[in-house]
Amino acid sequence: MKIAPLHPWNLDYASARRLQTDLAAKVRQEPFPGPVNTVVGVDCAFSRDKKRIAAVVVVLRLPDFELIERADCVLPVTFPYIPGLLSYREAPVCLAAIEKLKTTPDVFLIDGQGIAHPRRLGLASHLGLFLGRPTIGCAKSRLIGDYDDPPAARGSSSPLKDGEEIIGTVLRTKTAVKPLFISPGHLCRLDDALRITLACCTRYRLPEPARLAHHLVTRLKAKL
DNA sequence: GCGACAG
DNA sequence: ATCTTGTCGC
Repeated sequence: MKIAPLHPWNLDYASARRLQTDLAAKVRQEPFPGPVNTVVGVDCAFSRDKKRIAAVVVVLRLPDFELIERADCVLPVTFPYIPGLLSYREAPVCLAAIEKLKTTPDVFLIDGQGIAHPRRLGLASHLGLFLGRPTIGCAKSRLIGDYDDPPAARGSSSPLKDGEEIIGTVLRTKTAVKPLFISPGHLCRLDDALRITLACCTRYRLPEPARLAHHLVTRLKAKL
């Protein structure tokens, strides 16, 4: 799919933060245009010497989770890991891999935060602006926000709040297992994000697209 | 100064 | 993210 380059990625930290604040104003939370037939999973891994980063993207069809298409890309690492600036480290490879897809998926499940971010522009939201397609942030841990531990049953949840503002949901995707932190990326609302994420979780903590992408990128990493 | 901190 | 053995539990 075609991706219009919104801006360069090689910025200094101060510029990177300012850009996030500017871009966050463009993020929109809207109800889904139509049905969700295809869901994407993306995951990254690093070479052993930590000099290269790899990304794998998979497109699964619902409701049977059949693999429709996959693509990958490997690039040199150009930005350090800094909490709050993850996009500048991982977005470039993700976009390069996604750009190789022939199909245009209905929604993207991203391993990271959506608007549950200090400046409301986590990796999922940032990627969403480049893709112009709905994205959902599915993080395995918290970046910001306060919450109460949700009940142990699968499907239980509790709001993730930054002061009085609800920025996401802490969702139990598997009974008695550590929850996931869900937040809207772009062109998606929290209720739809929850519904779609849960629909992709079968018997494991992570959504199927994310699990498959993680499995494949780990296999790719071994060959670097 | 101290603690927190997506992947 | 990455390193890394055994171990507890369904």
